[in-house]
Amino acid sequence: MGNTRITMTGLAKILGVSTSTVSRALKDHHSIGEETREKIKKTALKLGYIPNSVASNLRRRKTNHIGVIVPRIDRYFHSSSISGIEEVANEAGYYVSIFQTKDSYIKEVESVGILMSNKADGIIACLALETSDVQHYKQLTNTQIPLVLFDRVSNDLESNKVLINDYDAAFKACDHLAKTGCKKVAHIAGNLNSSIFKARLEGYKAALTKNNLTIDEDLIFYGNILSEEEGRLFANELLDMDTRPDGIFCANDITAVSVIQTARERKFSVPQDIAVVGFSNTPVSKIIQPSLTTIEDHAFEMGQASARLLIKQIEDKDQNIVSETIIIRNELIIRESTVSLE
Amino acid sequence: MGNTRITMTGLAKILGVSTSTVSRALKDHHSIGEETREKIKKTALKLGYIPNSVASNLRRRKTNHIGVIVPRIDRYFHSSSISGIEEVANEAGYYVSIFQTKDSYIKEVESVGILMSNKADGIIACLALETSDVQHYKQLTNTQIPLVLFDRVSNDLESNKVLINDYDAAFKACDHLAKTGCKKVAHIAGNLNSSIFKARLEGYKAALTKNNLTIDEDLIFYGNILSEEEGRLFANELLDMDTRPDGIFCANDITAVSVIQTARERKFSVPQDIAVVGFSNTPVSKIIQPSLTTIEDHAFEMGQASARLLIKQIEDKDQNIVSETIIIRNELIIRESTVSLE
DNA sequence: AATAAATACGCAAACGTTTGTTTATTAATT
DNA sequence: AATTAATAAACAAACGTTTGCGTATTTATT
Repeated sequence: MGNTRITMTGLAKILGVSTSTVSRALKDHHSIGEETREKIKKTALKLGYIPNSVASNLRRRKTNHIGVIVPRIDRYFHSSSISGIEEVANEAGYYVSIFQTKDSYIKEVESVGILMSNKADGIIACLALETSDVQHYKQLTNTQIPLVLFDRVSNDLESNKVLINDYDAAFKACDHLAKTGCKKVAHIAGNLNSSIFKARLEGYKAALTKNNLTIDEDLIFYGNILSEEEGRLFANELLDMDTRPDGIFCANDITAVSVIQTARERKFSVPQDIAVVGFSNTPVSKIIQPSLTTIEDHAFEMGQASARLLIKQIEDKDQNIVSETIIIRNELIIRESTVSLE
Repeated sequence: MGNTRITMTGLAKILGVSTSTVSRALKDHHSIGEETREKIKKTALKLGYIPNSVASNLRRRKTNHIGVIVPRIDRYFHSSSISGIEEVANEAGYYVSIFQTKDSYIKEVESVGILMSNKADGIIACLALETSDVQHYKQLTNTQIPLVLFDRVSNDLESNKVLINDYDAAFKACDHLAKTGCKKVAHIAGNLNSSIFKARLEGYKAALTKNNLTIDEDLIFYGNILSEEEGRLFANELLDMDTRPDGIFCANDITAVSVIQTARERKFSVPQDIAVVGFSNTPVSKIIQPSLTTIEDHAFEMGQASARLLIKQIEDKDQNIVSETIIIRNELIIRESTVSLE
């Protein structure tokens, strides 16, 4: 029936008041008398008035909209962090839109463009693997749109950042391998274009050095998207080596799980023949047998912290703070893939 | 520097043309001459003009925005379907915003409200467990906002629907258990307020009946959110029974995995002592030992189909179709948790 | 050479709010 | 009783586009 919705102006006409009065009444502005205010609210309700945020956003120059850009939302790390972002954002009266880049630079650039056009109040992003030029994010600075980079950040960008100390985490992981007796520790590295994988590689090297183990380039496998297939591929290469490594630190859980599975299929035992450490503490790491020693990186909390930081920047009146970097804690979770149970 | 962005009107002033000419030139309207069009485009680029979609949306009465409402985005089924939605939507020029209800009715109502205010062009939703009254979705019909319900739908709502045949899937699962020799088949059911869990329960019952097995109410465990904890709880109850069941159909993978783990810890063997079937084919189902027999429900494809259906309805000029229901295929994936390997 | 058609652009209203400034009315102050 | 202050509401501009319609100029038609 009521094909076209009622607007403030419509309400005003019906009630014989001005549009501004309706507007103010609905948001309890003090300058509207008790009686008119109630009358306006009542008929607004009765006629099913729905505020038009698009119009309001245009006028207020604020959308209460936060854009989130992540590589792939069906990876546990990202869906968890989005969950954290969403929770904090909603609490503060913002809604969240999602863009996945699938690690493509061009999709990332497009996403930023859409968010700028749509006047997002702020953006939270985790860089695509392909991304090395960050010019598209620099535009945001001119446009006054606050930006928080999380997890995969860029050094070329003076933006807010939320991350863990990947170097430390990797160091802990590899130190643990050495401590449990590994003499020949391999590493499946991620795309080194990305800050986190570079740091994890450095942490790996530092831990080896500290434990007087030699860094052997042949033991470092340079991956890209760190998929199951990549893990399987590297695992086979590794298991075929003349002098097999007795430990491996994988830059994510997915490849770590692949390694365990491949080893198992080929009748090697984990951790006796080879100890395995992953990264991120995804659900599978608890389930796989042997359960996977890994780094808990608190994705959900990273999301929460990112959202809180962004919203603070959005709402900060006096823009004294140019940028802020928050480091989230991380822990090594020791499970069966590195220490044998008796 | 350029503290405030350049607008179409600004461009028009600079170039000595009218705003309408700028607007038309930028979208290659035929009525603008080659020369002026190029000139306008060039300076727009030079001055870093960014279109204001908010203004455009207001004027066009279209936002190119699709709202998605799901229980929890960090559950694999949902993140996968969102991924499918996002892919199709982006392809068609829409962006996607996400709301998670955490299965709360009130959060669902709020989300719909926000999306209505924000003039989303359409909504894709998977009902919260708590939801039984769907009045908030009925509003959408009046408002002309197309709606697609996926997976968890409602019979009280004549809306577009994308789902699998949960009854059939459950039937297949339980029929398989019977065929492999189970005589006493239990079921962990989900919240029966939800269409899918009701259908899965019915499918379970039908399969038992067909195989001349008695339906024993004591063997049906009524869960709610089907978390790991719930699974563990039911698993213990079940394993403590005097005459233990020899098979169980779980309404999701999470509880199925819990059952397998609990059984394993208590030194029961799967599938010899008890066979287990899950639902959704989440990543863990392949990883756990024994690997889990489960139903592949094609979450990603459900998302894609939902988005395609929604966009069709949004863009359909002649609104002949009131609503459409799409059934997505499903398969039983047989793994080690129901058939022992020799 | 007069008329019709095509081309290229401007005018101005509209989308639905928000908000600074006025105005009218009533109450409080000297 | 005159002035000031407080209260309540209206006016009107603005946010940045889009779009129907009108107009001036050029080209094609009889």
